Formats: sequence, C-alpha cells, structure tokens
Amino acid sequence: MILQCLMCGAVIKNNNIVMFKDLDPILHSQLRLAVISLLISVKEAEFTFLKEKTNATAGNLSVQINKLKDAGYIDVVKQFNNNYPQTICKISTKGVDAFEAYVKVLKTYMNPET
Amino acid sequence: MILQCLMCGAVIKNNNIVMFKDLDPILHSQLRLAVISLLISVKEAEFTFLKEKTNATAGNLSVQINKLKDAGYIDVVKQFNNNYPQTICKISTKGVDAFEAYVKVLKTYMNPET
DNA sequence: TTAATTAAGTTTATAATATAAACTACTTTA
DNA sequence: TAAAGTAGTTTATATTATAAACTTAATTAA
Repeated sequence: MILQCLMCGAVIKNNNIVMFKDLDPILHSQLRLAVISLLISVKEAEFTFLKEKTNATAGNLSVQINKLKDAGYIDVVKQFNNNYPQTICKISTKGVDAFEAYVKVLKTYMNPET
Repeated sequence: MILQCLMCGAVIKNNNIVMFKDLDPILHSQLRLAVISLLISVKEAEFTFLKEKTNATAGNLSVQINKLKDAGYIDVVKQFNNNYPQTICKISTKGVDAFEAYVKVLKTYMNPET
C-alpha cells in the first residue's frame, strides 16, 4: 500500500517513509537532461544549436526532442529558414517545473545526510 | 576527433569544448545511485537494509549490487547470520571517487549558467 | 545540367538497461 | 511434516538509448 501525506507530500510505502523518491524518467536521461539544461538558460534554441552543444547525433537528438515534446516539457516549432527546415525548441512552464522537481529529488540522492 | 586538455581535463570534440561530460552509466541509474548514496553515509549495509531503504524488489537489488561490485564500486561479503544467508555491502575507494565525480558532472547539468 | 555534396532533419534497427516474476535453497513455525 | 517465511539469484520481458540508414530539398562543382 502506498500513501502520501497531503501536507508535505511525503510518500509512505510498506509503512515506512520513502527516502528516495522516483526520478522523473523523462529527465533522467543524459541527452534529454542536457537539452533541458540548455533550454533553461537560453529559453529558445534551434535543433542545430542543441546538436552542437550536446554533441549528439541528429537521430538521437530528434528522438529525444520528440519525447520532451510528447511529455509537454518543451514546445517545438518547425519552420523554414533560408529554404532549409528549422526546428525551434522552447521550454514550457511544465518543463521548468519538472526540471526543478527533478533537481530537488536528485539532490536527496546526492546529499543523503542533510 | 576527441582531445583532452592535459592540464584541466576539458574534453574537446569536433573542435569545440564539450559542455556536458558523460554521466557515469554505472551510477546514472536510480537504484544504483540510491544504493551508493546509502553506502556513502553508512559505510556498510546488509542486503535487507538496502532493500528496505530503497523499496526495491530483491531481484532488482541483487542485479544492481552485482553491477556495482563488477565495477569495483563496492565490496560484497556473503556470509551466514543465524543460519540465514547474509550479504554485506561496503563502498570502495573507487566507489567514493566515482560518486564524487558523478555528482560533479551532474551539477554542470543542473546549473548551466554557473 | 547533372552529378556530387551539404543541410536538416526522421525513421528504423539494435544494443543496453531496468525491472519484476519466477525460482532456489534453506529455516522456522503450526 | 506441511506450510510459511527468509534471503537471496536467475531468467524473461519491457523499456531506453543510441547510431545507422534513410529522406527531402538545396547548393556547389564538373
């Protein structure tokens, strides 16, 4: 049985407080985390910019951008620029919230004594 | 072509400095990270203790403990206690180093502007 | 002017991972 | 002595990450 405190959000499994909350699987991925990390600071970025900064292959980046979009963490606009296709990514409010929550949870894994 | 600065360790791929270093795949796993996190603070722990604190299934925990052991991040001693099998885990120096390096790299994903 | 190269991606295939279910071996209790 | 519990391991499967192969259109070279 899993319970959650309505006041503080603490999760109780098998009658003991869970000390390691789940890490959002959408963000717990090297490339997706790098992309979100960039989008947090630049607010808007082209596919090619993300590809260069992350050193990812285009295929991998394409897949991960779609996952972030499907999760509602980023908004994606596809347009043409100088006759070439251009994909622009922008983090959403939901994405910012998810990132902040992820970092919060992650810190509990990194600093168990505090 | 991949280069690395002998002074500061910076990695250069395709002639540009890599801003996101690879996250150690051994530690970039929810359960293994939780286990290491616990072992950092308690220094030594039984299988059952780790199982209770992480809320993992025994099977999953068994697999992940073996991966940490194979990587040399923990030392595992199997013995008997009151007629029952007992598995004791202890983090190694290599494990501590790997954890510290992982946290360091991870922070660059979480704080891109700094 | 057509053949090769580059740009900006997407789709598909595969290798690696995480996870739980099923199983093992032994012990204790009813 | 049968059932239930302890402490795990092994195996099977579902999910993920990733790169290779492909697409479509534009540019440059022959």
